Amino acid sequence: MELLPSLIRMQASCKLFKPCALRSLVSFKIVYYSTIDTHSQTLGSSSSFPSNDDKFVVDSLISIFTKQPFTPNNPELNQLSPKITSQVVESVLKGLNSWKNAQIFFKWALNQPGFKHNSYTYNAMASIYSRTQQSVPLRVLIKDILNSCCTFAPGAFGFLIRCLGNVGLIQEANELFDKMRLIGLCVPNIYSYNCLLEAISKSGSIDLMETRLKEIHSLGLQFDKYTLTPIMQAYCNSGKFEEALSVYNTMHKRGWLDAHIYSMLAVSYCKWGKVDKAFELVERMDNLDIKLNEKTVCVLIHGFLKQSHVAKAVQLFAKLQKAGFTGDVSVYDALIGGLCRNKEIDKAFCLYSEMKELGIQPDVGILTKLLSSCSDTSIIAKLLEEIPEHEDDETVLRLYNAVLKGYSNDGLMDEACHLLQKLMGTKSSTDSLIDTAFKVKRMILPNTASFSIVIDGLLKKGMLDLALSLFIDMQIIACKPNILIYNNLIDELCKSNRLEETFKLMREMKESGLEPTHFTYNSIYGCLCRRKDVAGAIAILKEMHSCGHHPWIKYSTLLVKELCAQGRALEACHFLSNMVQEGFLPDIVSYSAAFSGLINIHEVDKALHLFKDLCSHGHCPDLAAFNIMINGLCKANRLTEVDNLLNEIATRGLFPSVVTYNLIIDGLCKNGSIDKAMLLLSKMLEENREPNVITYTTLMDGLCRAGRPDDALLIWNEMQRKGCTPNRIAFMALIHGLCKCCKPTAALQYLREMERKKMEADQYIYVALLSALLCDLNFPSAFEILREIVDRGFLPGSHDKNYMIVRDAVLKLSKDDRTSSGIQVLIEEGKLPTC
DNA sequence: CCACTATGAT
Repeated sequence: MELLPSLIRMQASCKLFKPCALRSLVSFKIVYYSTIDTHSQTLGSSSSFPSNDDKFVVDSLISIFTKQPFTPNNPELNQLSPKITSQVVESVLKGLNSWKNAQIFFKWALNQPGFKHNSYTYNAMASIYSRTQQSVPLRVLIKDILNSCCTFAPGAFGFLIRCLGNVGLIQEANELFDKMRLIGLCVPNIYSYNCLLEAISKSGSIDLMETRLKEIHSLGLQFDKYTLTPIMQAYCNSGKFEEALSVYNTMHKRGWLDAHIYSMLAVSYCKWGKVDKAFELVERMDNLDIKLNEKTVCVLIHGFLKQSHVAKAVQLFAKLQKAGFTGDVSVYDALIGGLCRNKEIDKAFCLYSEMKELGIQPDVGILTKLLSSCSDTSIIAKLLEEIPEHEDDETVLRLYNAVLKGYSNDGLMDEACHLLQKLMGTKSSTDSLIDTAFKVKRMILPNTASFSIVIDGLLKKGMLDLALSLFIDMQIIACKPNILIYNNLIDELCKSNRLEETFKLMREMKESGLEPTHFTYNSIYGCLCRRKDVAGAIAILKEMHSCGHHPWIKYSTLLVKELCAQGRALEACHFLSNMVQEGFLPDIVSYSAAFSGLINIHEVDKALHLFKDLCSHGHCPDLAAFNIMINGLCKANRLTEVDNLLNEIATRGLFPSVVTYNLIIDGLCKNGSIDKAMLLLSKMLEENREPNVITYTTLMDGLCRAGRPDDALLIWNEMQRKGCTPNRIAFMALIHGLCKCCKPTAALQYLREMERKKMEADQYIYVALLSALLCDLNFPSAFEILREIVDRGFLPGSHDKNYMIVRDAVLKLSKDDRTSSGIQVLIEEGKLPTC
């Protein structure tokens, strides 16, 4: 793979350009990018100035061979026959209008006594076949060449090879190349090789190219720019990024870069999705005053748009307009399409006006794009005026549908319905803008697509019943609903929990010959799962199984979670085993939800049993499943068993995640093993498992529980130092922890910090602070908190367990000189109930 | 149409 670039580098670093090589390079420059026609003038002509006599012969022959039908025994031919030379034959071939006539003349000339084709006449014929893509006669021609023992100059031979490459006869070109050399009919030079490489690059055969390149090297021929160009092209085409760049760099070093190479690389960057690089290259070309050709510009613009870099495409277009480039309809179509997709309607309309000013007629495609992204009726009316009178019904309906799409996309469903009803003829004309817009146009019955657009629009806005009535309307005018319409209606009915209508629609769907899809079934399955209708879910699973559709994991999981949320984890497990009976093996994710449910109802052993059962039946638990089990064991204080699971995680090639660590740290904290928990924190740091807010919060809570508020504060600072911002829960855990440790003053500071950050603490935090401050005999602060409790509406009712705490506080504060008057005011304002 | 797992308090 690396061989080719290294070879190229090797040669590139050698001393290049003997004087003669330089001369030939200059001449290549002239011919290489010219078309085959001009090429033949450079390399394929034996003499530039035919004599007057020759001119007469040429004209006569052209006229004879152009006349239809051609008669071989034309007496004129006998007179001309002795006068033909290779120059004459060449000129006649170029003057004949069809390859067939040229072929007839070519064969006639061959049979004339004393005449022999040479490399120039062969090339002239080959060029005609090549231009007209006649590969079969071209193949015959090269056989003739080999049999004729006609010698070819290296340049002429290169030309012939290019003719073959042009019609895709790569293998033939390769074989001819070797045979000619072997027989001694040609001694190829670097130009001949360049032509061969160019042909090979078209076939994309990197291997073949490599072989030829080694051959060039071993013959001692020097590479030039035109050797590397096809090589780079081939690399670009086959997506060999590194290699292409390596060739590019070599060419850069040698100063061989030109517009063609730049364009090739820009287009390739575009294909490789590196739009920025492509754009950079275009800018570099701009600075170097190298012009891109129009075709390249179009390719780049289309490429940018395909990668949805609309802005860059527009920018490129503007840049090139300045350079005098005017786009055609297809460029405008692409740009307008991109802008519409990007919802940049104003810019799209700018381009639209621009093209009209330039006299480029917008086509139906452009109108469709603009209409589908526009909902301004007066603009729509203007656009519709563009429709030519003779346009067929199908096209006009496509444009009407685009209008419907535009309205629907912008949620203007009144307008969309109004237009649709007008098309159906169920709405008589009034004076609305829509009517004006469509007055001049023919009335065409809407089709399925029209209804599909409007029904979808209605569904997106939650107007299900209107959508359903349109669905009936369409059937009245004998318009057949398609699967998409059925599915979307069914999905929306399911989301609204309207199951009876759903089933009715599905029946109709089947009767009309449309098979429900996995989407249809899963809409219904999802609805049943949301309803926790286990029996219904199983019934639909049965039906799905019979027609080969699979239930979506998210819905099975949803049902399990919903049941578990109500403590019905055992039923959830039952459902999962029912699924198995129906032939669907639930995913580990659904099982995990069930484990979690079992653990929540303290059925850790059942969960553990099911977990091990699954493992032994080939199910592969993921890390989340392990975490759930670890959580269960931790909460049940069975920490020794956690170790077993950790070992199993390792055996399965998994790695404990932050979640795993957090769970175990929490388990250790709640178990009173705070020091072990702290050790785990250091282990996380060692293993580069970044601790998060939850890790730190868990530890702060644990330290406060262990009566170590100062250590908790150290952790708090450590967390912030690590750039981990505390959330509401972290603040509350710290404040509450400090209160429990009788540090209300410190706790109060953090409450204030929290308030500054616009985070609201729960009621219990205020209550905890209130009692801690009272305990600390800090009555003024306690009063402040009490007032906040009142202001925030956190005053507990008489059945609240905090009621006694607050009542007690009010009593104490009203007896203290510093706060009694404040309490009095609160009571007078009616904010505190008298006790 | 890839979902399941971890922190405070109640």
